[in-house]
Parts: sequence; C-alpha cells; structure tokens
Amino acid sequence: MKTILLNSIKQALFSLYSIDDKSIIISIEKTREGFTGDFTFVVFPILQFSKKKTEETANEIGSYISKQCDIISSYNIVKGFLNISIKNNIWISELNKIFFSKEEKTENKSTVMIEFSSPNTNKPLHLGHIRNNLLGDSISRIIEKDGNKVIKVNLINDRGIHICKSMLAWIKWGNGATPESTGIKGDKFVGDYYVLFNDKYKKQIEDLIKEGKTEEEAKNAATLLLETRELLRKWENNDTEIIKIWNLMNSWVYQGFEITYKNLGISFDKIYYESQTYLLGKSVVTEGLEKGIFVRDTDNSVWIDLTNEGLDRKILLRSDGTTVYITQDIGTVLKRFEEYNPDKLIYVVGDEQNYHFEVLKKIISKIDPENSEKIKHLSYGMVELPDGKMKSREGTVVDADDLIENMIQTAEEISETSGKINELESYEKNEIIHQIALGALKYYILKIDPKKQIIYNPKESIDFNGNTGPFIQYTFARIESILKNAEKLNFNYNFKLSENIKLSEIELKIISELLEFKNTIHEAAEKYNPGIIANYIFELAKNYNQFYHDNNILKETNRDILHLRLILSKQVSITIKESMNLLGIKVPNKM
RNA sequence: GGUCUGGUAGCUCAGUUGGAUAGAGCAACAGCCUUCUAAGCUGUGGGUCAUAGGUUCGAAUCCUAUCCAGAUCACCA
Repeated sequence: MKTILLNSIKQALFSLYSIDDKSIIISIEKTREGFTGDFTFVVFPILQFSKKKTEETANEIGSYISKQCDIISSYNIVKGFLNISIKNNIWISELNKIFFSKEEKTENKSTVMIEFSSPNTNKPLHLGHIRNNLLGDSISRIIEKDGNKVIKVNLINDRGIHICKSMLAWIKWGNGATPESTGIKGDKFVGDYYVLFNDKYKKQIEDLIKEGKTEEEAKNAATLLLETRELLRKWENNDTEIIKIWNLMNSWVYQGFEITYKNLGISFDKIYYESQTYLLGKSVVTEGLEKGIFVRDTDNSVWIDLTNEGLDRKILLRSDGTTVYITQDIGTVLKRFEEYNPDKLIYVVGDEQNYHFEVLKKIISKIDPENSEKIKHLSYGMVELPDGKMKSREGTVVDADDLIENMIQTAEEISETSGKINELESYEKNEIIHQIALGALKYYILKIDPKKQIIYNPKESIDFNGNTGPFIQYTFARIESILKNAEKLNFNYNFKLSENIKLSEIELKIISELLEFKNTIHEAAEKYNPGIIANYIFELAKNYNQFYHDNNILKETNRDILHLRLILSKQVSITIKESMNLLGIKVPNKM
C-alpha cells in the first residue's frame, strides 16, 4: 500500500517537474495525530524544482496522484504538508491479506553468529549478566525472525589467575564441603570461596603493611598470591590433581548456571571454554610477526602499533611468551570464520569494552580485511545502582536468582488479589506466575535502548502496570478470553472480510499498526535494538485496549462488523504473541 | 589530559534518520465495574529538549564550544 502510494508520488514528481529518483530522496510518513489523513508527503523539498508556491505545488501533486492512484480517497493541504487519506476498503483488504497469508518461510538471507552471556565461573550471575543474556537472546530471536540463520554461542571464562583464587580458598578452607553437603547452589558456592579468598588476601596485606612494608611490597610478598600463581602454573602444566579439582568445581558452577539459564529461558547452540581457546591466537601472532604486522620489543614482548589510526600500542604476547586477553580473541575470531563462515559475528558485551573491540577489529583488518568488517560489537550500558557500580567483592550486587525470586513473589501477590487464576491447578498457576514475573523483568530491561545505562533501584520494585510486560500479557489474555467465548458463536474465520464496513478511527489505527509488524522486526534487527519491538507492542496493546473498551465485541449484532472485530482481535493476539516471543517473553491465556 | 557514549515532564523512558502543536508510562488529582478479565479505560495538571552560538523554508535531531554524568586509555579479563 505504502509502496503504491510512493510510486504514484514519484510518477507525479517526474511528470510534473521532471524530478527522478536520483536527484532527491522521496519518502512519506504517517500523518501526525490531530490532522486528517493517513500518510503525509512533505512538499518543501520539491519547491526548488517546481519553482511555484508551496500551496500550489502541493495541490498539483495532490490532484495528480488522486487521479492516478485509486487507493486514495481524498487529500488536504496544511502549509507544506500534503495529507493523503486511503480508502476504507483498501485498509480492510490489507487486513485480509495479512490474516490469510500463510507465513512464508523466508530463505536464510545470511548466517549470523552471536556471542553472549560469557560468564566468569567465579561469579554468580547478577543483574548486569541478566541484561547481557536478555539482549543476546532477544536479538538472536529478532535476527532469526528477520530471515537469517542464527548461531548462538557462549564463551565461558573458566581459567586464569582469578579461577585459581577460588580453588585455593576451597583447598585451604573448604574441608571437602560441596554444594550438596551445604545445600548451596553450585555457582554461589564457588563464588563464596572467591569472596573468601579476597577477604583473607586483604587481611594478609593489611598485616604486612603493619609490619612496615609498603603496599607495593606487601602485594608481592603475600603468600596467598604466590600460592595462587603456583596453582596457575600447575594448572597450565596439566597437574592431574589440580585439574581434577578444577573440573569438580567447574561442574558445580555449571549446574548452578544451568538453573539460572533455565529460569531465564535461555539456550545456546554452542559453548566454548576459554581453557580450550586461550592458546589459539599465539600462532597467528607468530605469523603476523613474520609478515611485519606486529613488532617484537627488546624484552621479547610482541606489540601492534596502532598510533597511526588514532589508537595506542597494544601488547599481544607478554615477555615470557604467554598470551593476553586480546590474543585469544584474535584466535577465536579467525577460528569461527574458518569453521562457520558467518556473514556477521556479533559480540554482546558491555560498553566498558568498546575500546577492546575497536582494537580487535583493527588488528583483524590487518590479518583478514574482508572478515573484519563482519565483526560487530553490540555494546550496552552497564546496570548500576543508585549509589554506583555493583561490586561482587563488596556484596552490593543484585543477584539474578534473588531478583527472579522477588519478581515471582510480587507476581504471586498481585495474582492472589485479583483472584482470576485461583481455581487453577497449582502447577498451571505457578507456570503463569513465572511467565508474568519474567515478563515484567525482561520487558523492563529490554525496552530500554541498549546503549543507555540502566540505574536499578532495588527499593523501587519493577512495575506491573502501564508500559510493562504484564500489561501486554494482560491484553493478550483478554483477547484469548474473547476468542474462547466466541467459539460458542460457531464463527467461520475462513472467509474474507467484507470490504464495505466503515472502520472506526481506532480500528484503522490498529490495522495500520499491524501492517508495520514486518518492517518493525527488520528495523530492530538492523539496529540491534529489541526496544523497538517493545515500543511497537506497547503501542499496539494500548490501542487494542481502547478498542476493547469502546466496543463490546461479542454483543455486536451486525455479522460483518462482528467478523471484522474478531479477525482484528485474532490478528492482534497473534502479533502480540509473536513479538513478545522476540523478547523471549511468554504470554498466558489467563491471568 | 586524549577518545567514546549519554543529558528530553518530579521519576523511568519514546521521539520513525531535518518536518506540523515534543509524546508515553509511573507518581498526583478527578471520573468509569449489573455489560467479552479494572494488571484496564477516560480526563486534568506537569517542558528554556543541559547551556550558548551556527547551518536553513524548518533543529530535540546536523555542526562548534562549554557544563554535567559514565566508560576507556595495563605484560587484568
């Protein structure tokens, strides 16, 4: 419909003022609230070609297209704005089209690999990780829905000096305790030992300073740190005893993560472990050295000089030959292109690493220029508390499991008061409450533009009214209830709507929104922004609620109008379900 | 200090790539349940779009400077 209109305008411009596509970008937009019309064409840019007055130009275009194009019912002009109204029956025929068109399976346009989550095995998941997980999961769904093949990957940070800290603490002070013996969730259990290590280490340093050492000396002399380093050496030399403990502790963590992932409804196609990838980049660096991309310093460390490109010098191999963070990233990038040859490789990582990814792209561009352009860093703002950053060491962390548990409790209370699902079986009730709790949480996080930071105030609970997940779920449940009651009317949905119905303003608005669904998905996929989907559903649900309030659908006596309203409702419910699914949110039939 | 990101109603956020009178939701206030689910609907109040210049028919949107907040610039990851 929009394309027909656009083409007609293009034709008008060409035949009236000989303007072709290339000399100017022609676009139409939705008519603003408060003005008559469905679409608006701004004529100001045309004046330089028409050399006529604004009104006159607008009039010429208006009368040309309304003769040419038979979907137009009327037009009006306000200043330089040409407002065009579309015939009523065209809207209905468009609704017929989307309702009866079978979901065409689009061929996979391209293959997109998305890395997200990437947890550290020392730290239980907190609200920051939740944002990462939800963004990664949602954007995967959106890109897939937009017609691409998506591979979701997770790279678990399971090695390094920090992992040795919790291992050392457990060996020294754990007395053989396990998550089973203590009843603590696996990832929390290990996380506690990490905290314990830091406490003891801090104390040791304080003691050393009291003995008269400087802070610097104390840090190097602390036996705990020396022992940790020794542990790391043993690990890297494949010491069987250490590897055994490492495997054991990791298995606890993974059991814990599994529960949280399941609660969040998140899964991966492939899981990488850093312990298996951390050596990858080394050979690439050696090759690069020979080609002169990298340089070796006098102390034997290897660097890349990016000062010409506005960045700094960056180390790639330490003087002792070991790799750093970015070295393994170089390796995994190249390996992924080799194994899967994705058209895009997206990293969902916080904006604190913007610089890291800038450097990574630059480095790859020197080794493999073609693929470097396919790397995309989906950067998002940190989640912070009103008084600053969450710090696991200081205990100012909003724990993922606790937060989910809180949400479930609130959902339960609200549901209890409303009493609408009280008579259900408890397993069914719990399922619905879980859906609502997670709907509220996910929507709350995802509706915000990823690049903005979120300040989460634990004292103000996440809302269940207004622009929220539950509001949309509620709208869906209401529609489902209507459709269920409508079954008694034995309505046959399989014939097309009569096009002679006069649509109300709100009906027209809803139809026009339904028509935008596909474009919205595409836009969200292009911009890597689930918030666009969230805003879209909210608008749709809000308008539907107004429509619901204004019309008693099932009491309508005119069969044609009843038919229209049922199909409209059904299409809205389908659209809500699909778009909520893009945010990873389930919608209940009752609530 | 250099670089990057953000600053829109008391609070949380939109603003379709430069268009008309800047919009929602919370919170406040006033209404609406004998009628398909009131987690809903309707209405009222609330703004120097951080500030100052510039670009043009037209700026919250583009440019420059300044202020505020955050991130980053490691032989950490």
